[in-house]
Amino acid sequence: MLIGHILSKIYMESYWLMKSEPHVYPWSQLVEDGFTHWDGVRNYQARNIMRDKMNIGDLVLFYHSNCKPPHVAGVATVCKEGYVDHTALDPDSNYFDIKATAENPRWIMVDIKPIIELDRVSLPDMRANPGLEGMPLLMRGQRLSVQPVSEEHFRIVCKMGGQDPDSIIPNTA
DNA sequence: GCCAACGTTGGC
DNA sequence: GCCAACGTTGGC
Repeated sequence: MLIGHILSKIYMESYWLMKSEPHVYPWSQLVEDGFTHWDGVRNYQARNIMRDKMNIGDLVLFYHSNCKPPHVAGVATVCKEGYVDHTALDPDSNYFDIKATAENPRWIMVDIKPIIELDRVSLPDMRANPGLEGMPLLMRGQRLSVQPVSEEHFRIVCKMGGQDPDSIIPNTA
């Protein structure tokens, strides 16, 4: 019983939401690529989540921001844990950071890969769903590009997107 | 395109 | 370490 409890903690998934502007990197591109480096995050809170909290197997709501309407487009999973975002060191990159050095690279990224596409779950629909009350995405002034999602909210969004969460969340029983 | 909210920068 | 100025995000 105790062992089972411990194992269930170790293998417990966490849930996240990651924002991407579709004209920069859409869900369809992730599907085409098979996986991607989540580079270019230049916010410390978001970086700290990727560096300290994200584990392989965590599930990610892939969110399209800055489009009409903004929406969750699919579910991805973390397939490589935090490592140096080399674009910060590349003067030719849009994401170059003059303060980043090889010794102190400053910025971190993870890799994600697509799991399943959702029927678009729009921001207005999410706002209208009482089950999603308290979801960080829906809070006033929330701009974090990598943010936590509760399992309950994750399940609701999957259902809104036409998918059974139990077929997405690995069975850890 | 507007602008509220938020993060960062840098002078003091 | 305060805080004003500035830049960015991202919904609307």
